[in-house]
Amino acid sequence: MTRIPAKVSQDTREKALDVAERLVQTRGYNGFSYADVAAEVGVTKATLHYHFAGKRELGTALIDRYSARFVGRMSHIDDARGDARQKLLAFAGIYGDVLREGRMCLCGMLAADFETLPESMQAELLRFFDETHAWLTKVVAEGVEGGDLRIAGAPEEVAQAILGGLEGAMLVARPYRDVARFEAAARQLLASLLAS
Amino acid sequence: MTRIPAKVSQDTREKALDVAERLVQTRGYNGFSYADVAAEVGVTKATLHYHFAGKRELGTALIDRYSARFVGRMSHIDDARGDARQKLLAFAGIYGDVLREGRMCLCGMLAADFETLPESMQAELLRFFDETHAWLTKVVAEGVEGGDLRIAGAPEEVAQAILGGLEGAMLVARPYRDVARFEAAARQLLASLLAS
DNA sequence: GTCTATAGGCAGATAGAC
DNA sequence: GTCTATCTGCCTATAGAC
Repeated sequence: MTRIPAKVSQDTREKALDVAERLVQTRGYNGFSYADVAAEVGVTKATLHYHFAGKRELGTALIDRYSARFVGRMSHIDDARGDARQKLLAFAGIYGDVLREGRMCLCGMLAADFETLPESMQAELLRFFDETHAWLTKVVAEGVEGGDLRIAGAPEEVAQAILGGLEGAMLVARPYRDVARFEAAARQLLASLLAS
Repeated sequence: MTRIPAKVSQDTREKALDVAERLVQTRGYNGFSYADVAAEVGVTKATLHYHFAGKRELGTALIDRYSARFVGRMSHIDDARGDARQKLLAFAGIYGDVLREGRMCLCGMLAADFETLPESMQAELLRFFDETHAWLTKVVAEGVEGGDLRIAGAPEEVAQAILGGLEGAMLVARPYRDVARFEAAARQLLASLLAS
């Protein structure tokens, strides 16, 4: 039986993804280079090309992993089985945690860079937003049916406003390095979109 | 008396600003080059360097002009003297118009690139958001005092939610090339933040 | 898996002629 | 004001040794 080593030392691939993820979230897709990632991981650029054919492949792997994690967090929120309002607050909390690290949402950042992204990344990005929007729509709709929430329009539209509202609140709060600014906006957003 | 030529042909400086503005709004600050601008204007890179010492100076000039225009539009909305709700709808309309051209708000885009910007651009960017936020706060506060609006928190926080909400709705709608997505989110946002 | 070495191109920027 | 020519450095990517 193969000894699986304890997760003491990440392999290079995973380390590279961690570094690249942070660089995209703070500097954007066009604001970092293979050399930046390699240097910080402690390998050469050639080594990076062994793990990822090119920057495009690194980028798609980044969205893949981030997407999977996000879906995992949304499932986790579902499992906790609070009411709709609690679920949406927990969802907003994810964004707050990201911002606390001085980062933008990976996919919000890539949305800004959209026009410059390789096609494969564009397609994955849209899938991320589709999934997130679908989850939000579901939570809002359930909240309305269960009587937890009262909304003024279609659940799809409210979901759109929540998703955009949180991304934008991050976008504007980050330059000020002011998480409170984000939290105030998020609170306003949820409290008023969702009457009870 | 000097003959001022009719505005038939913009000078190179103004043309360059127009091109660079569109490139920043669609590709981000790190997604275009001096060569891109020069080629589209129809001059060489050296000529561009005559008008702007460097990319930093081009960038600050961009924010200057955009800021001044934005302030002008806000004043114009003030002059029209509708009630607070009409003013905020007109404000949201500005963003819709920008998105209709396939562009992101210049300063929203630069907010994403914030960490990679020269200090002079960072400072000007914060000033833009400060001014815009101040105007929104004023309009919301007046609306509340005049009885046009009912809000759930401080005008500053509602203003923050509106600003972030509109920027984020643009950010997410643009990859889909779907202005309706933006408009639905904006409508939700304003309708629910501002009860009457 | 990781390295050295290097290709080939594009970045922002400058000197100096016209 | 605009040009040609050029510099220096960084970019992504590849070949080939270990």
